[in-house]
Amino acid sequence: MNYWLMKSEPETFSIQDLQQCNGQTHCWDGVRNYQARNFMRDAMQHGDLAFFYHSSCKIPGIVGIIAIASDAYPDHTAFDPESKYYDLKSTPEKPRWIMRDVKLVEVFKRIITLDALRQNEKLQDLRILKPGNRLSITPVTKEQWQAICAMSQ
DNA sequence: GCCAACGTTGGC
DNA sequence: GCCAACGTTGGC
Repeated sequence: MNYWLMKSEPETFSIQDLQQCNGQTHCWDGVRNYQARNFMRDAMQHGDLAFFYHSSCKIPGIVGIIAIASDAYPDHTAFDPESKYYDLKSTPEKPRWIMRDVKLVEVFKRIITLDALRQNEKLQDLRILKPGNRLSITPVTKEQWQAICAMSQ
Protein backbone atom coordinates (compact mmCIF):
# COMPACT_ATOMS: atom_id res chain seq x y z
CA MET A 1 0.00 0.00 0.00
CA ASN A 2 1.36 3.37 -1.06
CA TYR A 3 0.20 6.84 -0.15
CA TRP A 4 -0.04 9.84 -2.47
CA LEU A 5 -1.03 13.45 -2.70
CA MET A 6 -2.92 14.47 -5.83
CA LYS A 7 -3.49 18.09 -6.74
CA SER A 8 -6.41 19.47 -8.66
CA GLU A 9 -7.76 22.93 -9.25
CA PRO A 10 -11.26 22.84 -7.79
CA GLU A 11 -12.51 24.94 -10.70
CA THR A 12 -11.52 22.07 -12.96
CA PHE A 13 -12.29 19.11 -10.71
CA SER A 14 -13.08 19.38 -7.02
CA ILE A 15 -13.76 16.86 -4.30
CA GLN A 16 -17.37 18.03 -4.41
CA ASP A 17 -17.48 16.98 -8.06
CA LEU A 18 -16.24 13.56 -7.01
CA GLN A 19 -18.78 13.47 -4.20
CA GLN A 20 -21.52 13.85 -6.76
CA CYS A 21 -20.45 10.57 -8.34
CA ASN A 22 -22.14 8.83 -5.38
CA GLY A 23 -19.47 6.23 -4.84
CA GLN A 24 -18.84 5.67 -8.54
CA THR A 25 -15.31 6.04 -9.84
CA HIS A 26 -14.14 9.02 -11.87
CA CYS A 27 -11.09 9.29 -14.08
CA TRP A 28 -8.15 11.45 -13.02
CA ASP A 29 -7.10 12.90 -16.36
CA GLY A 30 -4.87 15.65 -17.63
CA VAL A 31 -1.55 14.68 -16.04
CA ARG A 32 0.99 16.11 -18.48
CA ASN A 33 4.24 15.89 -16.61
CA TYR A 34 6.59 12.96 -17.02
CA GLN A 35 7.57 12.63 -13.38
CA ALA A 36 3.96 12.71 -12.24
CA ARG A 37 3.01 10.29 -15.01
CA ASN A 38 5.74 7.87 -14.00
CA PHE A 39 4.57 7.90 -10.39
CA MET A 40 1.04 7.26 -11.59
CA ARG A 41 2.00 4.56 -14.07
CA ASP A 42 4.76 2.68 -12.28
CA ALA A 43 4.67 3.13 -8.53
CA MET A 44 0.97 3.66 -7.94
CA GLN A 45 -1.16 0.60 -7.36
CA HIS A 46 -4.86 -0.15 -7.56
CA GLY A 47 -6.05 0.26 -3.97
CA ASP A 48 -3.56 2.92 -2.90
CA LEU A 49 -4.87 5.89 -0.97
CA ALA A 50 -4.30 9.56 -1.78
CA PHE A 51 -5.00 12.95 -0.30
CA PHE A 52 -7.08 15.19 -2.54
CA TYR A 53 -5.48 18.65 -2.60
CA HIS A 54 -7.18 21.78 -3.91
CA SER A 55 -4.70 24.14 -5.55
CA SER A 56 -4.91 27.57 -7.18
CA CYS A 57 -7.91 28.57 -5.13
CA LYS A 58 -8.86 30.77 -2.22
CA ILE A 59 -7.81 28.33 0.52
CA PRO A 60 -5.34 25.78 -0.85
CA GLY A 61 -5.11 22.57 1.15
CA ILE A 62 -6.07 18.94 1.62
CA VAL A 63 -9.80 18.41 1.44
CA GLY A 64 -10.18 14.65 1.74
CA ILE A 65 -9.08 11.14 0.85
CA ILE A 66 -9.53 9.20 -2.37
CA ALA A 67 -8.67 5.64 -3.39
CA ILE A 68 -7.00 4.55 -6.60
CA ALA A 69 -9.66 2.44 -8.29
CA SER A 70 -8.08 1.16 -11.49
CA ASP A 71 -4.87 0.26 -13.22
CA ALA A 72 -3.23 2.78 -15.53
CA TYR A 73 -4.83 3.18 -18.95
CA PRO A 74 -4.37 5.67 -21.80
CA ASP A 75 -5.56 9.23 -21.18
CA HIS A 76 -7.92 9.67 -24.12
CA THR A 77 -8.20 13.44 -23.60
CA ALA A 78 -4.75 13.62 -25.23
CA PHE A 79 -6.31 12.35 -28.48
CA ASP A 80 -9.08 14.95 -28.55
CA PRO A 81 -8.18 18.18 -30.38
CA GLU A 82 -11.07 19.87 -28.58
CA SER A 83 -9.64 19.05 -25.15
CA LYS A 84 -7.36 21.42 -23.32
CA TYR A 85 -5.21 18.37 -22.59
CA TYR A 86 -4.77 17.58 -26.29
CA ASP A 87 -1.27 16.41 -27.25
CA LEU A 88 -0.69 15.63 -30.90
CA LYS A 89 2.30 13.51 -29.99
CA SER A 90 0.09 11.08 -28.11
CA THR A 91 -1.85 8.64 -30.29
CA PRO A 92 -4.14 5.70 -29.49
CA GLU A 93 -1.47 3.43 -31.02
CA LYS A 94 1.28 5.00 -28.92
CA PRO A 95 -0.25 6.75 -25.94
CA ARG A 96 2.12 9.07 -24.15
CA TRP A 97 -0.13 9.92 -21.19
CA ILE A 98 -2.08 7.69 -18.87
CA MET A 99 -4.71 8.08 -16.19
CA ARG A 100 -6.38 6.11 -13.46
CA ASP A 101 -9.80 6.01 -11.92
CA VAL A 102 -10.30 7.24 -8.38
CA LYS A 103 -13.15 7.05 -5.91
CA LEU A 104 -14.07 9.07 -2.89
CA VAL A 105 -13.18 7.73 0.53
CA GLU A 106 -13.72 10.70 2.81
CA VAL A 107 -14.37 14.42 2.68
CA PHE A 108 -12.75 16.16 5.62
CA LYS A 109 -15.09 18.24 7.73
CA ARG A 110 -12.59 21.06 7.57
CA ILE A 111 -9.92 21.69 4.99
CA ILE A 112 -6.36 21.10 6.18
CA THR A 113 -4.90 24.31 4.89
CA LEU A 114 -1.50 24.70 3.30
CA ASP A 115 -0.73 27.01 6.18
CA ALA A 116 -1.58 24.33 8.75
CA LEU A 117 0.52 21.77 6.89
CA ARG A 118 3.48 24.16 6.99
CA GLN A 119 3.11 24.54 10.74
CA ASN A 120 3.30 20.78 11.40
CA GLU A 121 6.95 19.96 12.04
CA LYS A 122 6.34 16.31 11.21
CA LEU A 123 5.71 17.41 7.63
CA GLN A 124 8.99 19.24 6.99
CA ASP A 125 9.85 16.85 4.17
CA LEU A 126 6.44 16.78 2.51
CA ARG A 127 7.08 17.30 -1.19
CA ILE A 128 4.49 20.00 -1.84
CA LEU A 129 5.91 22.12 0.97
CA LYS A 130 9.32 22.24 -0.69
CA PRO A 131 9.98 25.43 -2.63
CA GLY A 132 9.24 25.15 -6.30
CA ASN A 133 7.67 21.72 -6.17
CA ARG A 134 4.84 21.77 -8.62
CA LEU A 135 4.31 18.09 -9.27
CA SER A 136 0.62 17.27 -9.36
CA ILE A 137 1.20 13.77 -8.01
CA THR A 138 3.67 13.14 -5.19
CA PRO A 139 4.35 10.25 -2.83
CA VAL A 140 3.54 10.60 0.88
CA THR A 141 5.25 8.46 3.51
CA LYS A 142 3.27 6.43 6.02
CA GLU A 143 4.43 8.76 8.78
CA GLN A 144 3.32 11.83 6.83
CA TRP A 145 0.03 10.14 6.02
CA GLN A 146 -0.69 9.44 9.67
CA ALA A 147 0.36 12.91 10.76
CA ILE A 148 -2.00 14.51 8.25
CA CYS A 149 -4.87 12.15 9.11
CA ALA A 150 -4.41 13.15 12.75
CA MET A 151 -4.88 16.78 11.71
CA SER A 152 -8.25 15.98 10.18
CA GLN A 153 -9.73 14.89 13.51
C1' DG B 1 24.22 17.21 -25.22
C1' DC B 2 24.20 22.16 -24.12
C1' DC B 3 21.53 26.09 -23.08
C1' DA B 4 18.57 30.12 -24.09
C1' DA B 5 13.94 31.09 -24.72
C1' DC B 6 9.61 30.14 -23.62
C1' DG B 7 5.56 28.16 -21.16
C1' DT B 8 3.40 26.59 -16.90
C1' DT B 9 2.44 26.22 -12.09
C1' DG B 10 0.68 27.97 -7.99
C1' DG B 11 1.11 30.74 -3.83
C1' DC B 12 0.72 35.34 -2.72
C1' DG C 1 -1.65 39.91 -11.96
C1' DC C 2 3.07 39.13 -10.24
C1' DC C 3 6.95 36.29 -10.12
C1' DA C 4 10.02 32.43 -8.70
C1' DA C 5 10.97 27.94 -9.89
C1' DC C 6 10.78 24.53 -12.86
C1' DG C 7 9.98 21.73 -17.25
C1' DT C 8 10.10 21.59 -22.25
C1' DT C 9 11.59 22.82 -26.73
C1' DG C 10 14.60 23.41 -30.43
C1' DG C 11 18.70 25.41 -32.64
C1' DC C 12 23.38 24.56 -32.71
